[in-house]
Amino acid sequence: MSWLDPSTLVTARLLLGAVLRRGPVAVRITEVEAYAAADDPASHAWKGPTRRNAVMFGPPGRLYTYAMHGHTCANVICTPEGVGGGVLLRAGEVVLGLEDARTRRGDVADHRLARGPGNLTRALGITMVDGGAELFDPESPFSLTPGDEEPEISAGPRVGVSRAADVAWRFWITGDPTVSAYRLARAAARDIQPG
DNA sequence: AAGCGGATCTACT
DNA sequence: GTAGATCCGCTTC
Repeated sequence: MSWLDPSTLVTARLLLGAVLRRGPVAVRITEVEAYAAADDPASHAWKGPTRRNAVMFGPPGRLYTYAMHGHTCANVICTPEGVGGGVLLRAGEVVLGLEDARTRRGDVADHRLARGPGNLTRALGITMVDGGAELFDPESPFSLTPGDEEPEISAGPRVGVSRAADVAWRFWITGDPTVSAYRLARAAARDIQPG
């Protein structure tokens, strides 16, 4: 079984410093966001199960992938079967398979290889095909191992969401250079403009 | 069958 | 700092 906690808020903190591996490339997770179920209007699980978010309502220990703005983003599912929710992987530090990651990402600085949800999946080679993949099965190309020591954690509002932008459900390792920059959702920024 | 918005990224100013 | 590209899935006709 996995070491994940059924609460996405708890698991979000547990994932900081943990290492996600897919084949030759591994990433030390430095930034995540928690997404809940029915009470979280920013979550894909908010309106109940659909074909797209079915994995969120499945058993824990799986990877939920979704396509957005031409990119693939990945969540770790830790909630019990039947309950929606997940933890979005926003950024990490490539600790294994640097050459493969550089090939996939092109000519960028190392600290940017897995900076941002879309970039993280690209560095690891995660696509929509990996949706539902097992994270704790020896047969799976994925593995997820806890960090050795507990890092110093900061919290703040989630990036790019237009609803529930006030809750501090984004967590990152304090001072880590691979953490992405905060941005308000364009839709939310639009609402603030006068006229 | 078509429209639209979104948990984004990059380049350019 | 800001605008454009980009594309899947949900909503609506």
